[in-house]
Parts: sequence; C-alpha cells; structure tokens
Amino acid sequence: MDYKSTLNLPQTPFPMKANLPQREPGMLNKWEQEHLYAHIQEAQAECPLYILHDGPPYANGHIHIGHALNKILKDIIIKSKTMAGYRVPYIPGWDCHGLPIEHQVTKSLGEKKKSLSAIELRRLCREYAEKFYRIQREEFQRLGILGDWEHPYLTMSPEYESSIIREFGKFVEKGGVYKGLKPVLWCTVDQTALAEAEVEYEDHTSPSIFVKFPFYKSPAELAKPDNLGIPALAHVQCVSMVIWTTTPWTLPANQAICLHPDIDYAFVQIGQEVFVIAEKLLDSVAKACGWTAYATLAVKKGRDAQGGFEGLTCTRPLTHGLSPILLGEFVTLEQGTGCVHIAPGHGMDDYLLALAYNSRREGNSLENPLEIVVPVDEKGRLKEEVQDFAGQQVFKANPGIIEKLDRLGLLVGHGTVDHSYPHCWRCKHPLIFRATQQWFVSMEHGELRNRALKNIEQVQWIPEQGRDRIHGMIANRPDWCLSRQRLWGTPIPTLICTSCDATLADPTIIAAIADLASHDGADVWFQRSVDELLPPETTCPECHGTAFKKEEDILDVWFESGVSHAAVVKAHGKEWWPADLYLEGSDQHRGWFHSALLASITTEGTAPYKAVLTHGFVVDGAGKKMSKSAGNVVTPQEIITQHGADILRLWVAAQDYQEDLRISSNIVKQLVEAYRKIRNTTRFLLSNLYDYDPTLHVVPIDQLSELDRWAFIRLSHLVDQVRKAYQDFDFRQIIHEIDYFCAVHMSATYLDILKDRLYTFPKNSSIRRGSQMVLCEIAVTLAKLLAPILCFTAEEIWGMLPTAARGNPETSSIHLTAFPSPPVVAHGQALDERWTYLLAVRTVVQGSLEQQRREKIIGSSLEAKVDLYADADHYALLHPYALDLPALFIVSHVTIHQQAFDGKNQHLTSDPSLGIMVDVEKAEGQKCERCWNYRPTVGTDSQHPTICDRCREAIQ
RNA sequence: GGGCCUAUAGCUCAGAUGGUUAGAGCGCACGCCUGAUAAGCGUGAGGUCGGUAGUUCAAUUCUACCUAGGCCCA
Repeated sequence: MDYKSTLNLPQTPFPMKANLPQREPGMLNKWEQEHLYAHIQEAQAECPLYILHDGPPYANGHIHIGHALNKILKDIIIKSKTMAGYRVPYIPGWDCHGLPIEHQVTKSLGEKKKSLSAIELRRLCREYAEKFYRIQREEFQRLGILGDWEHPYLTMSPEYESSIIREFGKFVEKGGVYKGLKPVLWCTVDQTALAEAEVEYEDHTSPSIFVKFPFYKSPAELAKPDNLGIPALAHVQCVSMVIWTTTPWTLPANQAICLHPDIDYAFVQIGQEVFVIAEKLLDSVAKACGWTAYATLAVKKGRDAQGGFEGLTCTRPLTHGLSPILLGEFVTLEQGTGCVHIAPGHGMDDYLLALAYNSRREGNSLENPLEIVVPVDEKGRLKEEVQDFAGQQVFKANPGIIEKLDRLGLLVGHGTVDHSYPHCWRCKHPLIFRATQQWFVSMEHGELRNRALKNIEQVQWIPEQGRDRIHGMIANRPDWCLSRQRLWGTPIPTLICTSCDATLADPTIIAAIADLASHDGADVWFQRSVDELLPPETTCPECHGTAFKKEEDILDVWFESGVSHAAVVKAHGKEWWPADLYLEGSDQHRGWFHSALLASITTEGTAPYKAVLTHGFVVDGAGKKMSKSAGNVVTPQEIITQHGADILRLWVAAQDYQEDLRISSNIVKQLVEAYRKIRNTTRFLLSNLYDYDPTLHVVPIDQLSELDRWAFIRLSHLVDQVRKAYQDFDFRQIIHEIDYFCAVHMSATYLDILKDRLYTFPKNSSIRRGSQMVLCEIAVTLAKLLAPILCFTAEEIWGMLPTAARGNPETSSIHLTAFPSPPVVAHGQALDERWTYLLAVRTVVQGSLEQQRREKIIGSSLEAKVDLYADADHYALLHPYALDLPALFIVSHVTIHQQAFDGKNQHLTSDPSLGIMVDVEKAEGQKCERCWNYRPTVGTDSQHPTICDRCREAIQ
C-alpha cells in the first residue's frame, strides 16, 4: 500500500527561489494600477498625522547607492508609521536649480553659449532637470518606495519659485538682509564670478617678493617692556615685519599682517636693520633674499601674554595708513616668512580673518574695523585711488609695483615661483580673487544666531551627537551669503537705482514679483523689463530717481531648499507644520538642516522639524570611500538586477545606518543567505496551510498544546520587540530578531518538532488544526512585521495566505494592514520557564545523539531511544511531559528514570545544572513505513504489517 | 590643520557604573537526513575586543596619544 499518499505533506505555490528581479516589477504594476498610495492615504485619513518631510535630491544623474539608502530608510519609516496607525503622506521633491546643471548645459553648448539669451539658457537647464528628475523618480519607485510620485515638489516649478521669492521677501521684511562685500574667484576676461567647480588649476609663473612693513613705533619704543620688550632692539635703526607674496598687485589692498599664535618668530639683525620672520623659515628666506651676515637677536611666539605682537602696527608700503598685526591659525610654515599680508578684498582667509576680528572687537586691540578694500575693477584694472598704477591690469602692474617697492627701499628680496594657480575653465586665463557686492543674511540681526542655537536644544537629534555638530556650525558661521552670480536659479528681486546706485529691497515689490512668478515662474524676472516688473510709481528712497536696473544675482540653492518647510510642508496645511522628521545624510548638518533651520527661525521663530535623523555614508567592504578611480563603486542598479530591491532594502535595514555603511559583494551574499532563511521559513509555514481555513479550523488558545502555546509566546515577544524597534528606528534589531526567530525558534525547534504532527496525524485532528492555526498566525505576523522592509516579499506572502487570514473583507495589499498585536497566552510566563528547561534538556539530548551518530549507532534521530535519568526535583518537572518527549526530541522512544547523578554512569552524557543524565541507544522495534518512528507495534497487524498502531488509527 | 564620529570572530551585529572561560545569527568545516530538497537538522573550529602608554587589585570597557577610515570645514 502507498502510505505516503495518506500523509499530509506540505504543498505550496510559494517558490523557494525568489526571483525578485523578475517578480518585483509585476508587483509595482499592481500597486500602481490599484493606486495603492492613494488608498493608504484614504484609509488612514482619520489617523494622527506623521510628517516626514523629504529633502530634495539634486536632479542630476542617475541615483547612486546613497540615494537608495536615504529613500529606503524614509520608506521603511513611512510604511512602519502607517502600519502603527498614523496618516503618513510622502511628497518627494527635487532640487532643480544650481550650478552643476548650468555647468553641464553650458559645457555641452560650447561656443553656442555666447549667442544664447539668459532665458534660452534657463530653458535648457529646465529641460535637463526635467529629464533627470523623471529618471530618478522611476529609479526610486523601482525600490518599492510609495509616495505621491505624480505630484512631487520641484524647486523650479512656478509655485515653488514663487514661494522662494515670498520667503525672501519675509527675510527682507525682518530686516536681516543687507548688501556687503565678499571675495569670489573672478575672471577678468569674461567679467564673471566662478564657482570652485569651474576652476582649473594649472601651472603659472608668479613673481615672488619679500616686502618689509616697518613698525610704526620706533625701535627704542618697541624695546620697552610694554611693547615687544626686547632690549636689543633699542639700538638699531629700523624694525620691520617681512611678508611674502606672489600677488604684488594686492598690496594696495593690504589691511593687516597675520601671524600664527604658536609659531616662533625670529628678530634677525642685518646691519642696522631688524627683520621679523618665522624662525623655522630663516634659512630659506635668507637664501631667497641673499643674506649672508645676519644674527638672531631674539625669538618670540606669535601670541605672547607680555609684549606680544598683536595690536602693534606697521606702515603700509604703497598706501597710507597702518596695518595692525593679527593672529590666525591658518598661517603655515610651508612657504614665505610666516608673516602673511592680509588683503580682505582679495583672499578668502584674509576675508574671514577680517570678519572674525571685526565681529569681536571688544576682545582685541583693534582700534578700527578692518576694511574690505577692492581697488580693482571688474576688468581687473587697478582703480583711480591706486597712485601710479591706476588703469593698469593687475598682472601687468606687478613689475612696476616691484620696482616701486625697490625704489622705496621696501623690497627685501624677489624672484619668481612656479605654482598651481586657478584658471578659468572657459577662457583659460588666470583668475583673481576679488570682493564683489553680494546679499547677506545677518546672523546677529534679530538674534538669529542665538535663537537658532536655542532652538537646536528643542529638537530631537538622532543620534545625539548631531546636536553638537550643528551647534558648532551655527555658533561659528559667518553671515549667510545669499548671492550667486549665475543664471539658473531664482533671482534676488531687488533693484539698483541707476542715478544714485542705492539698492531697493522692498517687501511690497518682492511680493508683487512673487505673484507674477506664481504664474509664469521666475523667468519673468529675466523676460520682462524693469518697467514691466515694477509698480509705476516706484521711486528711489534715496534720490527719488525713477530709473532702476535689476539685480543680476540669483539666490543660493540652500536658500531654496531651506524654505521647503514653507513651500511644501506649510503649503499643505497648518497641521503639517512643523514636520515630525527630517532624515538625511550627516553632511546635511551644514546643508539642508542648517539652511532650513535659519530660514524657519527667521520667518517662523522656531525650527521646522521636531526631530532630525541622520545616516552615515556608504563605503566599500574595507570601509573606504567609493570612487570611480578606486573602482569600488556599487550601484543600486546592479543589486536590483542581480538580487532584487528587497535585498537592497534588507541591506539598509541590517546595517547600523548611524555609522558608515559598508557594502560589497560578500556582504550582499550574506544578506541573500539571511533572506533565504526568512523566505524558506515562511515557505514552510505556508506549505502546511494548504488545507487550513481559519473560519473553520480555529482552536481556542487555551486548548492548544503547550508547544503551540510556547510558539505563541515566542511570537508575542517578537511582535513586542519588533514594534518597539520600529519606534526607535532601530531596524537592524528587527532583522536580527526576525532572523533569530526564524532560524532558532522556528526552523530548528518548533517547525522541526511539528513535522511529525503535521504530516502523520489525521487531517482534522484538533492537535494538527491547532498547530496550523499557530502556523497561520505566525505567517501573517511575520509578513506584517517584515512589510516595511521587505515590501515586495511581504506582499507576495500576503497573496499566499489562506483567504480568511487576509481579513474580512479581504485586504488587497499587506500595505493596507496594521501591525499585529502580540498574542496573549494565559499563564505564559510559567509555561515559558518550563519550556526553557525542556528545550535545554533537548539540547543535551541532541549532543548525546550526535555522539552515537559519530559512533555509527544511529543515523536519523528517529533511530534512537533515549533514557533520561533525573534527580527528584527535575524528575517531577520532566515526568508530566513523558508522552511529549519523543516528539520533542524527535526520537522513537523516551524513558524517564528518577536517579541522581552518582558518578557511576560515566559513559552517559550528564548536565548537573539541568539535573539530568542522558543515554542514547538504538531504538527497539521496526521502522514504521508511514511515520518512520521505530515502534514495537509495527508488524502486529496483518492488514498493515509495515506500519505502527498510531498510523493505523490515523488512516482509518 | 580644525569640528563631529567610527574601529569586538570571514560577514552583519550584541555586550559590560571597569570584575569569572567576550556572545548571537549567518558563513565555513565535519556529520546526518532525503516527506521544507539548489531545502532541513546536528556538532565543531574561528577573536592578543585597531595599536601604544597610563589610571586601577583588575581595562576590550576609563584617560591620553598613535594608526586607519568616514562626513563637514579650512
């Protein structure tokens, strides 16, 4: 007889092989056709709102692994918050303006660019951004991310551009916006500012000169203790600081000399003169200047509490006035003299030093603020005020300036130097640093800095260190420069009076421009003339003139994305603001978190977010940064095509995203294994539910076997822990919990033990149906707990569950369901303790079985019988389970003896802590053909001579 | 150079106000099963807790420095 056909063997259409790369797109189609995202929003309409505001990626290029990480984390949070009972809308966005796109477009245009109008160039940039946001949108959707993809926010849309202008107007209204000077890289040929990305570094030969700046005070005065306090100076003729520069033309703009506070400076005597230079550079300077006989009189640190340099002044070589000596950390000993000529209008370090000194003048000895002097016009010519050189192009003026310095006796040494120097990427000419008029937001006006710092404390930063990081940045940053000398962006809608040069930044006019932009976009600023843009009665507040020209700068893109809290969050409704969460890479402490905070503090008074969660960066398997040149780049596309998006999502969840995240083929391989364990466990659950119907076969929990109830207790703990981990955004904990649950509690324990019961017991026996109920519950629960992470696989499982398990009425997608509550088992704790003991005994028995297996006594564990020897206490514990133990150990027979360990039975495996000894031998009787247990009853029935009594009953 | 951060088995992660043989899952090796089968079960081997010095009766855990790495800034 074919007894195999009398078994209830597992069967399921749920395949072992996931085939995710093929299967996932089908599911995406289904979700799109069913308008799943919209359905979820409808279903949750009455739930409390949870707003995760999306930071806009830049609409340039395909998505990389960092984008995938960011969006998957967001999606996991959105899906889990939804399943936890919130209404969680997701409006994705893109950052569309800015230099990289303009740069790409300009580059591809080549020479044609010159004949293109601003409006035409903007149109090409718009097309470029349009193309890439669509590409990225598709790539994001492929990751399984649900959201309002049909209505994303784009910073180049008319509504958004209008919002930017409106927010700028609010800034102006609050009064913190001002026009000031700031150095930029400037091309004197194209007469335009360049960004760092547009600069090419090439070798260039520059003059190299050493120039003296004689101290204003006489040597005798300097020698006194309340000055430098170096007596030896009293007898010399002149004491000078010596600076080194490769840009003689910037000397007319000199405002100060900077020393490093910790460097030693030598007072070097040559004849009747004394020069001050860094001690460590003395040899090289002496060589460059041709000094032969010299002596060091004294050495002094840049910063010295008594008789320090700081605050002393020197005579400027080419202009009137005195330059104070300042201290700055940026001074190095790489080249020069260690004494740096400071021209705030022509250098970034110089500029920042001037700002720093000007902003804390009480704490230092500066009498007057340092001025940002720019005696160079936009064509690179020295201006009128520069005596002898007015009208000369800066590079051409250098020889004359050197000659004049020599004539004045101020040139200590000169030569040339070959170094890498910035050049214009288009015209290839050398660039200069030159300060230009730009728009700024004051950090001090209206206490912006202090209010921002105070609000940082009100925000939850995850991880905590984020607070320190942004705090330090806000505390130390200079005023916010809003100007960019570009075309692809939102204009700064201010005006300049053509008769008196006054600037006109009027909130009413700005509001009017914003209205225009809301229909036609910011292009109106470029398309229309001043007269078309301005109200007719507009007059200059300074000179009452009526003729204006437009400001040509556009806004910093950080301002644009910074105001998204208003343009997107608030625009959707007051109750959306402030957002519950911003979630980006840790670089955004200086970027979006930063600009959004300043924007929101200015216009709303508080931070735009309640919490900020940051993640690290993706690095390769060795922890190194990914780069094309290193050849270690892993793309989301390759993982999706090879393994599927769910594997990528699993990777995101399994990693500690608060640090750097490693990825390599090995790591992905490990994840595929973990995925397989989860998948196969689920497959086994499903395969044993083929004949189970929850509406017909449900068994009350208190009537389940203890083993089933133990499984429910494990499930209950899992639900608790996983739900808490979702709340804490601790996703790797979820993966570990689920992985452990599947591998240890289910696969190796519960499911292994259950096989005999499921396969060999009568179909409708309540014990089998009871176990099926538990299996079904576990399958449903696992699918739901996994849904936010393995969104495709969970949906696939959902479709395979018994119909009635999918809710009543049946729910079409798992993403429309809520997280399960933990099942409640009466007296669960006592049961759990008993079973913890029984399973520990099981482990000891397995060890014993393994010994006998190695001895070739047994192969399969069903070939064994087990003798358990227990002391009195543990015998009492074990005895009630006498009938369950064979199934629990998966052996054919178990006998329990009450007998304490006495040292005589040393061939037995013993475990004193469990109070037991174990003996394993070959089981008696014949192997039942049907259930494979060894039983004495096999052969006792003439009709069924090859099966046991239990199986005979089962097939009746 | 500055700010913030990281370093525990091949991989992903636990761990402790400092205190017995530092844990898990996976992978690996070996064995079993062949009624979860490109599956399942069992057993086992893997770690000078990045390095050095210090504090301490005791440090992987605290401190300093160093090395390697990441983000931001200069």
